[in-house]
Amino acid sequence: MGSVHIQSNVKDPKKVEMRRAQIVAAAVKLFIKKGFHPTTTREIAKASGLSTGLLYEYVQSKEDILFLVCRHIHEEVETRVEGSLTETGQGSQRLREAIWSLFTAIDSMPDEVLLIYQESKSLPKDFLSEVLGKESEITGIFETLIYEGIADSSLDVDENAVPILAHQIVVTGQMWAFRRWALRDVDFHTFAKVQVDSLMHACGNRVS
Amino acid sequence: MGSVHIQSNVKDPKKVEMRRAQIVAAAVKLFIKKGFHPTTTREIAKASGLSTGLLYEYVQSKEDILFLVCRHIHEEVETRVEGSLTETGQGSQRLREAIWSLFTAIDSMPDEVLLIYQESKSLPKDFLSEVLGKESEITGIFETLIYEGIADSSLDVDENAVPILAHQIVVTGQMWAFRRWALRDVDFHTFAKVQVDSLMHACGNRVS
Amino acid sequence: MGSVHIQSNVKDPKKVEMRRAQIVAAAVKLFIKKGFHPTTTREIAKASGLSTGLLYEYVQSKEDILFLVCRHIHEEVETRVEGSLTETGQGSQRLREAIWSLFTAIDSMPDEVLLIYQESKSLPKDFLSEVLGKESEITGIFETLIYEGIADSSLDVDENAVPILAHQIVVTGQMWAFRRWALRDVDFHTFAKVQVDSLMHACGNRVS
Amino acid sequence: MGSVHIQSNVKDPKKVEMRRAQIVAAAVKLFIKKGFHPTTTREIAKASGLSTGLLYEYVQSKEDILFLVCRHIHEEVETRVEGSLTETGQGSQRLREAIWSLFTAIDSMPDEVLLIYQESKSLPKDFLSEVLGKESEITGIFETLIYEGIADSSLDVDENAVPILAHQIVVTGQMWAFRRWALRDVDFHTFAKVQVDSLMHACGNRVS
DNA sequence: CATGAATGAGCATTCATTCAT
DNA sequence: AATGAATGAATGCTCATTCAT
Repeated sequence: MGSVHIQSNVKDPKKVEMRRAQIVAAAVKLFIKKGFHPTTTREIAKASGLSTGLLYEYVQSKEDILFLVCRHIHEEVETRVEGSLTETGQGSQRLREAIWSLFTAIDSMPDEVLLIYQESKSLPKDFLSEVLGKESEITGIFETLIYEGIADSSLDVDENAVPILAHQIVVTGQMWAFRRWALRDVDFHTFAKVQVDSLMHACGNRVS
Repeated sequence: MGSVHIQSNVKDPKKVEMRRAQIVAAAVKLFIKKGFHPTTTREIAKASGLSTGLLYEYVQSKEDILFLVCRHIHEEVETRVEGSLTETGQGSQRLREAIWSLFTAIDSMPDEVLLIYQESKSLPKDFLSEVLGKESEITGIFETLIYEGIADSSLDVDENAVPILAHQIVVTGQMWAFRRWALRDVDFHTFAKVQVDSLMHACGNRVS
Repeated sequence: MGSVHIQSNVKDPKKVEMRRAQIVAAAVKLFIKKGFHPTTTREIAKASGLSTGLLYEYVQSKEDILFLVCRHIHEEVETRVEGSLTETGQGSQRLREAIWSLFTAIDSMPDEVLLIYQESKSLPKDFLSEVLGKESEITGIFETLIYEGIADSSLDVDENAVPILAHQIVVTGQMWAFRRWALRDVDFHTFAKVQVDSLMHACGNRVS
Repeated sequence: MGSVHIQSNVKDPKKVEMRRAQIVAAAVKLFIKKGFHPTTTREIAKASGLSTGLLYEYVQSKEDILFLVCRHIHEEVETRVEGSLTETGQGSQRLREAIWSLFTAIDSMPDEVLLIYQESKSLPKDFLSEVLGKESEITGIFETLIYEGIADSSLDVDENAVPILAHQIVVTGQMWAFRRWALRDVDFHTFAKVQVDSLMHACGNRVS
C-alpha cells in the first residue's frame, strides 16, 4: 500500500506538491479529452504552465503522470466516501448511505472514473498494482460495511457473496460513468434509487 | 446500424474475409497484450503473416483494424447469446438462460471484453457510434426479454427500471472480465449463480 | 537522335502502339494535374484501362512513361509546325508563318508544354538528352528559316545572333504557356501579333 | 502580398532566421541536384547540420521548405534588380540598366531560377500564390520603367503591349537559365547584348 | 529552479515493381 | 496477354526525454 513513490529532482516538498497539482489538473483534462497516448508531454507541460524541461523535474516519465492522475482520482473518491461514513446506526443504513455517497461522487466526476478504466492499462506494473490496490481499498469499505450489517443482523448475505457484492456495488456506481452514453435519458436520482434499492435487496436488507 | 464499411483494395470478398480474419486474430492478441497505441502496424502485419504493404490492401488505417477487432468481438458475444435464445417457456426462465449464456460467453473471452472497454475510445467517431450501437443491440436483447417476462407476469419490473436493469445485466457480466484481478478467488460458477439470482430478483422474479 | 527505344515485353507492334497511346493519354492528364512524382503507376494503369501488371508489359518503369509523354508532346508540336511550312515565298514570310503555327500549336496545348518544362528533370539522362534533342530540332526549324531569310535578303541578322533568335522564338511561344497565369487578361491574338512583330523585327525584317 | 508566414516552434527570431538560412542553403543545393520530391527531409536535415527532429522545429512540412527556398531566390533576384535602379536619367536608359542587372542576377544563379520553374508546382495553393505574386512584383518593376520611358518620350510602346513586354523581358532573362544546355556555346555577354538591344528595340527605343 | 532547443529512434503509411496464376 | 495480389524499402513526421545555459 502506498509503496510507490514518484521521484522528483526538486527538494522542497511544498513546491513539489503544488507543481504536481498543476500537472495533474492539466493532465486529467487532456487524458479525458484525448486519451493517454495521444496526449504529448509537451501539451501537458504547456497546459500546466511549466516548461518542457521543468515538467521532468517533478516527474520522471509520462507514466508517472498517469499514475499521479489515477491516484488523485482515487483519493478524491475515497475521501468522499469515507467522509460520509457514520459511526452510529444500523449497518444496513450506513451501507445505504455509503453507496449513495459513492454514486454521488462518481456522478460528479464520471470522466475521471472512466479514465482510470481506460488508461490504467498503460501503467507500469508497480503503478498498476498500487492503483488496483486502491480500488480494492475502496471496495473494502463496502465489504466491511456489509460484514457490519451481517453482524447487527440488519443485512443477510451468504459469506461467499460478500466480496462479489462489494464489487457489485462499486461497479454499479462506475456503470453510471461508463454507460452514460446509453443512460442519457435516465436522470441520476432515478438511476441511484433503482440501483441502491436493488443492491440493498441483494444484501438481504428486507426492511428499509 | 452496420453503416460503416471498411474498404479494401482487394476485390475478391472471399480473400478479403480470410485475410481480415488473420488480421483480426493477430490484432486481438496484440491489443490485449500491449494495447492499441503501443502496438505497431508492422507487428500486426507480421503476426498476421502479411507484409506491411499487404496489410494496407485490406484495411485503410490502424483505426480500421481496431474497428474490425471490436466488431468481431461483439459479433462473437451476440451470436452466442442469440444462439441460446429459446422460443418457448416463461419469460423469466428465458431471461435467466440468456443471462447465463452472456456470462458464459464473457467468461470465455474476458480479455476481449476488456479490450473494447479500454480501446474503443481510440476509434474514429463513426466507428465508435457503430460499436456503441452494437453494445446497445446486445443490451436490447435483455430489454426485450424483460418486457416479455412482464407480459407473461413471470417478471415484475417498474417500466422506468427496464433499461437500467438491462444495462445492469450486461455490465454485471462485463464485471467478470474487468474485475478478474479482484475476483481471482471466486470461481465462475459461484459468481454467476450469485449474480444471476440477484439480477433475477431485481427483475421481480419471486419464483425460480 | 531517336536512339532511345522503350522496350516492351509484348511483341505485336500494333498492340504496343495502341496500348502506349492509351497510357500516354492517361499519363498526360495525370501529370498535368498532379505532377510526375505525385502520380502513381496504379493511377496511370487505372486511367489507361490497364491492370497494374499489364502496364509493365508495355513499359519498363515510370520514367519510361514520362519519356513517352514528352516525346508525344514534342511530336505533336513538331508535326504541326512542319505541317505548316511552305516551300515557296520569301524567307521572312515563311518564318512569320512558322512562328504563327508554333504559337497556335502551343496555345492549343499549353499544359503539355508546361509539363515538359516542369518534369523533364525527372527523366534519366539518356531520355533527357533525347528530349532536349527534340527541343533543339524544333528550334532548328526556325534557325533554318532565318538562314533562308538571310539568304534571300528578306531578313537581316548577325550570324552570332541566329541561334539566340531561334531560341528566342521558341521560348517566346512557350512563354504563352508558362505565363498564362499572368497573361490572363491578354488574348491570344494580341499576344501573338505583338510578339511575332517583335520577333520579325529582331530578325531584321523591315518590311512586312 | 507577404501574407504567408511559416510557423516555427522556436520563439527566438534570431535563431529562426539563422537556422532557416542553413536549411534553405542546404535545400537549394539538394533541390537543384535531385528535385523537390526525390529529396528527403532527412537529407535536408543532415545537409543543414540539424537533426531530423530539429528541422521540424523551424518548419512545419517539406512544402514549407520549398516555399522558403522559392522566397529566398526571389528575394535575391529582386534585391539585385532594385539595388541597381537609378533615380535619374532617361527612362530608356534606366530600363536598359535594369534589364542588364536582371540578366546578370540570373546569370549568377541559373539553377535557382530553373528551380522555381520546375518545382513551384509542388507548392500548396497559398504558397504558390505568394510565389507568383513575387514573380509579378519583379515583372512590375519593368512595367513601371517602361511607363516612365513612355512618359519622358524615350520609349514608344503601345499601351496594350506594356505588360507583354515586361513579361518578355523577364522570360528572356530566365531563358538564359533554362536554355543553358542549348546556349552553351554562346557567352553571356553576347547573349545579353543581343537580347537587350532587341528588347529595347521592341520598347520603341530608337536611340541608344 | 527554470528554460526550451536539441536528439534520434520510431511510427503509420505509400508505392514502384514483381510474379503466381 | 492479362490480372491483381504481394513485397518491403523508403518517407514524412512525431515525441519522450535530455541537457546546455
